[in-house]
Amino acid sequence: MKKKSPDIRLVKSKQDCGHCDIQELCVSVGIEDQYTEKLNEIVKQSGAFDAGQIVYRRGDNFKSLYVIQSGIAKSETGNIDGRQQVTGFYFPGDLIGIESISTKKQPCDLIAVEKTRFCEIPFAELEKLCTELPELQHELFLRMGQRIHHDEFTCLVNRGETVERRILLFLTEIFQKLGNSKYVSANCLSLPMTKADISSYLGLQPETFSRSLKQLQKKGYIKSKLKHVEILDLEGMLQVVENHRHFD
Amino acid sequence: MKKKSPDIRLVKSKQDCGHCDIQELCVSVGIEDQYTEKLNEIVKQSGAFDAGQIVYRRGDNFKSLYVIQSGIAKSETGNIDGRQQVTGFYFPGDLIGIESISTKKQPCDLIAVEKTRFCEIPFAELEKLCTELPELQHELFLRMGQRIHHDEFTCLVNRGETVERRILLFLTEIFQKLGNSKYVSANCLSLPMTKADISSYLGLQPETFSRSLKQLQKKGYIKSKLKHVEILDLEGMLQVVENHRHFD
DNA sequence: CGACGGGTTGAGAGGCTTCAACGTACGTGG
DNA sequence: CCACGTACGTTGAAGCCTCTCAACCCGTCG
Repeated sequence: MKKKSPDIRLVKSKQDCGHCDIQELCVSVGIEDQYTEKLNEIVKQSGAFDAGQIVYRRGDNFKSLYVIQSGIAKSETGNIDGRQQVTGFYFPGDLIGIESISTKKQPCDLIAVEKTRFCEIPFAELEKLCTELPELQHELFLRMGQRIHHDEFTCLVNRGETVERRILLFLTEIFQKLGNSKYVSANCLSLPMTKADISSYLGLQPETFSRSLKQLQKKGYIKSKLKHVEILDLEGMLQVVENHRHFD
Repeated sequence: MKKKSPDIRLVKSKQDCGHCDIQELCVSVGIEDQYTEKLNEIVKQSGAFDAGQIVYRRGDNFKSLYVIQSGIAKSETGNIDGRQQVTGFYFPGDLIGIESISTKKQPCDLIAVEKTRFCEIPFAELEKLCTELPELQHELFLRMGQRIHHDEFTCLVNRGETVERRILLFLTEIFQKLGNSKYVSANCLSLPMTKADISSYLGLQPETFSRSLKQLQKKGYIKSKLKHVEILDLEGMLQVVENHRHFD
């Protein structure tokens, strides 16, 4: 929102993968220490993006993958016909950009939801490195496979579902994924994104989302208050969701 | 339907990638002739599966990717809670199984919709080969990226859409994809799958699908007759769909 | 011919959207 | 520090679209 950030701003300093705090989430998993140095050579660390700042825009050339180091980002489609849709949220450790490998163009805007730092990994160099480091190649195949699996089963199977189920799926998924990160404390999930963003991502109207949250609260699953959602009955929530998780 | 086919049935004979008729669609794209031999060594060709036959089942161990040589297949989730959902259709050249790389288990049943032949590519060997053949690695990254892109923009963005738009998107996509294959002739799309399968894939009730097809016919876009759909106004169809294609 | 699976048609119910109005939190400037 | 504006969020009422259930049609096959 505040100012346009050309790609070049992303390159701030060499990133030391051996000491990154999200190391266990990054693509360097499983790579022996002696090799992380090679990754260091191609990885660059971005400066911080403030909330609302655009990291890249729809139509920009695809050159690099990004991994979130800290913060949260969202991707959304352009608003050509007036409508905008959030297509994804990304958390620390998430790999961004694999959806653009084939198109060579960014299909979405990427926007920081709060203050966010990224790791930039030039894809051409990563590919080259992959042929040298089979573990890295494997990790990348795994990540992409994960994403495909997630997309197909979250999106495809959820299509015919009621709003309440979709919300429960979203909440339990995020809750478990963010585990004991700073976004979760004592069963309370604190997310920086607006409810409008979340409803857009879930394919709902904000009004519907609001009403359904209230229903879920009435049923005792959660307690929703501003940007904090307290998970009261995880077991129960998982049970409702379970019918659609018969494929893990 | 007719009989269970254990994985081993897939292995019938060595496949000669250099002479396969869907060569330009396969993973061997871009690989120089002298290297296709290496691919030949690991690729196996399946016998033919008849319509309704199950290629693999949900829960089976993931070991190989499959490429359709001829015919059409569908994947569907198990019917644990009584409901079954078609999660994908696969056509000649399509790569099947990349959604299972991370889970190690097949998330769906794979079923032949008509007489279908597959190429089996053991994944572990393919990975190894990828480190030797950068072009092959690149092709695989590309394929997976394509799938992610397709999934996210077909499923995510289509969520809030009307039934008619979803159907139009499906039809135009298939129509263009199958180009001048044997499934398309003179603007007429002839698909072997049932309308129940298609509606399931689109997340609709068969009744709704039927009614909407009729509407689309009344509006002059198509002419639907049994398993044949004649595309009368591709331009018009694309125009309706276009609003959701502002990301290509 | 009769049975069966696939497909269509009709009527009614329910859920989500839409539109409009009202509340609430937060930041900015006075 | 308070007042106001704006963005975000909630609430209400009405309408529409899709689902559900039930009946019917049609082509295929024993």
